[in-house]
Amino acid sequence: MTLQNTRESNYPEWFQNVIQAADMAEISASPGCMVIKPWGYGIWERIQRLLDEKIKETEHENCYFPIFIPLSFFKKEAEHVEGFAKEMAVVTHSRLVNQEGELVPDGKLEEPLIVRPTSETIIADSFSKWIKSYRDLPVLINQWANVVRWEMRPRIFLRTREFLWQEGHTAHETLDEAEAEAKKMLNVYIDLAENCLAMPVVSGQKPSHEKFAGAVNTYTVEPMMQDGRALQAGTSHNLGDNFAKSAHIQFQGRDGKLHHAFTASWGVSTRLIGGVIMSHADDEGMVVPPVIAPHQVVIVPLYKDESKREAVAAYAEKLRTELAAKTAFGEKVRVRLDNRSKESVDKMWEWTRKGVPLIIEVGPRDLEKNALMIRQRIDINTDSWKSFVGFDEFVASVGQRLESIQSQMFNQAKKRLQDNIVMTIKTPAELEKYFSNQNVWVEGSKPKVSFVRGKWCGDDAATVDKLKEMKITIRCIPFDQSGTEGICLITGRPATLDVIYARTY
RNA sequence: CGGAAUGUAGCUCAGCCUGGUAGAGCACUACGUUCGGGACGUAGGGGCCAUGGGUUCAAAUCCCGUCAUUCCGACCA
Repeated sequence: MTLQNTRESNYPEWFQNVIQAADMAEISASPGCMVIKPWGYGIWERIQRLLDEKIKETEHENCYFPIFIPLSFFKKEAEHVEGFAKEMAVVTHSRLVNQEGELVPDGKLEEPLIVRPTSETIIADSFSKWIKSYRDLPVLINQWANVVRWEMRPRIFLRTREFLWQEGHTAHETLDEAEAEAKKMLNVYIDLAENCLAMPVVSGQKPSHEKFAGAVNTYTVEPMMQDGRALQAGTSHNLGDNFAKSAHIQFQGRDGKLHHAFTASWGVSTRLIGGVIMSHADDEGMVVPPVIAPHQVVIVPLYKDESKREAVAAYAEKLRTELAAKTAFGEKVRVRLDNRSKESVDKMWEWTRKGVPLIIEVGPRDLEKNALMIRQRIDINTDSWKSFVGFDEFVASVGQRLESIQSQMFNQAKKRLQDNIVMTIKTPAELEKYFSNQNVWVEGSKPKVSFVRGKWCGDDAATVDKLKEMKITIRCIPFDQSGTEGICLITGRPATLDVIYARTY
């Protein structure tokens, strides 16, 4: 039984159905916010752990800064405040008092506090105290935190008022070093997306009108969802000396003179989980890449024959123990033996909907043959979904099987991305005609509308209105430029830049 | 925050037009039969019908306000 909505029948509702069917998260009683349930949070913990290792490998250290930022801090960087002003949660009072049965705010704060939408300003303030000399540089820190942006149209994992993320903040002696930092961390995000989430991305630089508020350059990773839309999955910014100037981050340089530092920042959020869902899930539910699966293997014992219950239980336990001693991707295999008192068939479908890569069923018959039955989630619509395998053979091959699933998932997504970057559009009229269609998923995983790689003149002012009208965006200016001549797909002027045009989440 | 629609059991919804204090299917519990598979039977638990007010002898039903959700805009990791 497939989900109530399929990708083809109603893509946005299908997305919600997957989250519900996999029991990953739900809408909270607190408006616009989500409750991340154990299976969804387990996936986030995996992403967190893997990324945290990469952040530390690149010599960054974790810190923690306050959730409240004085309002005045935002005034310091003009572009920054303009970018975030419309979506800020503002704390204005310090207590409630009972007035005729009504609780009303009281104790008005001298200066309102902002619940952080991002921490550039408060961290820059600390940097200004920490940095006195070129010998103090670079400062390379990261924090894992929650942030609040007062979104008006929330969607679980994609756009909620509060979300979890990681934000790296660094300070450097030169602009080149800040630029190198931004690019280095973008590569970390590409590595995370492709090698852990099996989610191939297009990467590049944002056009000026899509830059982070206050940045000199913004870099981005953009995976393609199954309906052909782009998802901004991670960004990395070279902030130049903009924040250093407004927060007075100054140091005495090698030349003995005072200089402003150059800063960079970079972040990914729980939105990545939304990206994983829309990259890999199918009409039966979630499909989790093994690298980030909280359980990579789930064992479901079949206890229908009471006389053999103990023997089956022992057999299942033996399997669990042996699998848990094996490794995949250089880590211990994460295996769960599901002994809950539920129908086996219900358990099997529950784990299927949650997207566990391998579900193993063991029953009395397997005992006799020293075998077991495996269900490989990614093969659910093929004949090879179910197969009988010898016990020892499976235990020996479990790591290789998981690694194979991971690469199959990546390859499938990679092929979809490559097959759906349209390169043949050469004129504004063709672009307009192409995007006159809606983004819909169609049978065979080929979206009707996806990414267009084509020319852009680079004139932001001359293009933003037209893009808005067509409900499309320039996702990025890819790093691998062809350098060929053509005409801008928006203005029709001569152009050499290659950009990615797409609809977005 | 502008436009539209919708709020009834955990989920999907019927009942509302033509007021008379709640229904179905799935899910859940128990027992039984099945079962290498999303099965079936019987019995049962669960809702002050989003919320506040109004009209009325009587409101899930009619009227007004508020809140929330979904979709379309604006905004965005």
